[in-house]
Amino acid sequence: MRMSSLFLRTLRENPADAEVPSHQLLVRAGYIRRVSPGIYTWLPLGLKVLKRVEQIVREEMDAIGSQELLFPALLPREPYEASGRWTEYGPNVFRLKDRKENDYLLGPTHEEMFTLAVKDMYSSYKDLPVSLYQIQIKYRDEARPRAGILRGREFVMKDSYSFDLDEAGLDKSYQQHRDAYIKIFDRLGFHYVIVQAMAGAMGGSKSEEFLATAENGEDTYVRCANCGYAANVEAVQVAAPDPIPYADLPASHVEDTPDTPTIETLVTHLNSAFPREDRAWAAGDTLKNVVVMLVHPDGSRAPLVIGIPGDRDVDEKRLGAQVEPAVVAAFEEADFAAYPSLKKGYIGPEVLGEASESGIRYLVDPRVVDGTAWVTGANRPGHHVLDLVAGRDFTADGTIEAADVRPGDACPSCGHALESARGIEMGHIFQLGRKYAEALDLKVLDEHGKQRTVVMGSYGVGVSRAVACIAEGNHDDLGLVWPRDISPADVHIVATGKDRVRDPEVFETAERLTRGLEAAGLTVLYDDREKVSPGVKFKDSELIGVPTIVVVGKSLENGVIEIKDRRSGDRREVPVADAVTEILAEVN
RNA sequence: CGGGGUGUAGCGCAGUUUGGUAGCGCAUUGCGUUUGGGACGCAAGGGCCGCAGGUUCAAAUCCUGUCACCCCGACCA
Repeated sequence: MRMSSLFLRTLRENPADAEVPSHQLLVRAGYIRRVSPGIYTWLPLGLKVLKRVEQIVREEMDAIGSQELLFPALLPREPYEASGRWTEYGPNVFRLKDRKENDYLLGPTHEEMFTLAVKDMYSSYKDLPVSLYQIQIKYRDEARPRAGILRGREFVMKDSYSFDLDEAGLDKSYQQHRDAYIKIFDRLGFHYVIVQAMAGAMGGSKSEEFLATAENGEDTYVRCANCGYAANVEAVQVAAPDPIPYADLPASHVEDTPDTPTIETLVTHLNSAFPREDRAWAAGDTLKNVVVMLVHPDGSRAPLVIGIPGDRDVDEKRLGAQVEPAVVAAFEEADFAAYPSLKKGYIGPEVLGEASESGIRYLVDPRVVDGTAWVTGANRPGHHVLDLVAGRDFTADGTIEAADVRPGDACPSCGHALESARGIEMGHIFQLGRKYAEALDLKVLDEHGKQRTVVMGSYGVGVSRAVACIAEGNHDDLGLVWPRDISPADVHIVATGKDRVRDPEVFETAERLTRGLEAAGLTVLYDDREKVSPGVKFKDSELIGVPTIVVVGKSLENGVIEIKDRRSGDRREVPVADAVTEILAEVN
């Protein structure tokens, strides 16, 4: 690549709409350009980087025997109608119509297409297992795209799917992908963690995420320094205590608690009106019953009450993950009017439960085990019930993981204190099970001639996101600093001469060097621009971020060129005659 | 969807309070000087001031409406 003709324009100033370093630098260094919110053009340098990331992913997928294919991005409605996702996916899908008013969508993910492709071509257990993948442009109409290509509405994703006859096969396919992902993310040079995750909108069971660790990441996860447990907050399982015998506990009793609609006012009142002998009342002694409205994909609405210890709040992300595909809406004043048994601020278990008169579903935090005693609402304004014992005085319809998770909470695996950190989701693997195979009727004949529903796994890597994420983790004040395996070029040669007439030796040496390195198989970005001052060329080379910069200029008088390491800033001089050899040694 | 903000040249911005012929820096073009850390001088090209309506002799500026975009939150591989 010759800079004199490369389609490139570097910017001295940051674009006004870029906040995060990766976005600022990728635009300034001429890798990408914004076209529309969350939609970017890959310019020549950026495309080189994207292709290199793709290639690493491709090699590792091929290595586990997965086969690449390519589906259209433009898809008909019917398969998504059949799987239920035409509605479940909601407003995040880009939808469009053709001239005959038929519905289409731009694929947000391709489970249906893979499932149908296998159904179309395979019908025997002998055909399984099979693993297929594509590297595709995906579309999601994000409510708020942000951070450049880190979270776009159009993005490149590798998605693959495994098809097995049974769960044992799925476990094996899952493990293969897991191993491949470790290789991919190692090669991409990420600092990452593998965390337990929710299967999310795709449905399914076992699931793990690969998160690039980043302080400004969008995903929060917890980890245990003691046993290595790590999980996305959405997927954290609360360490539930053992049930407590409650034969000797005092009976429950309703008390006057005027003007105590909040946990804070209630605790203050308890401590003045009903002081405990052993210690003061605390928020954690109360059972907070939070009511929300669930909106199901078919549009139906139903209230849900969640009982959690009063010192905690409902974490909306965790709750949302639990109730998916339903979405959580606020419980409005009008809803209270429609459900008169719910007294705002004084809701108690007595009127709750699917078996109760109200029929309102009631789920409690896993900490609310049998034998625990609580202060909670008595379903009358200004009244609470004390010593209400779970298992004796009330029984919920089940438990729900909706309370917030905090640093210091017990690790569900070993009991040690959990710590919290943030990351960016780069990969997600999960066991889909039979959801799509059933919805789309993907079956094969087994060895006994019986129809068996195929078991699927689904695995994704955010390819374009990886480019942003690598940039995010590899830059300094001057610009980008690409890892060698990702860089758009192996070497950036800077010729600092005035022009070919006045400094023929500089340009001739640089060109000879370029040809020599290219002949040796390297890709070279050669700054052959004439009448451009050295300062500009140095700044551009630092901004662009090729890991090895070779300067051909002034020092030629002494018969040497300079080799500069972009990351460390170290530079050394080598004789022109040894230059190709020395640079090859540097790069390998 | 809630809160905050911004739309003026390819990019970054001033001008809007107080209406009077569209500005600055970078980038681009030409000439000259300069060439190891984003050089300098002179000259030049480039604008539907987001859009629509209104007020006015006169609107980037005032009024009404509308659209778009950015940031925080909500939501989301």
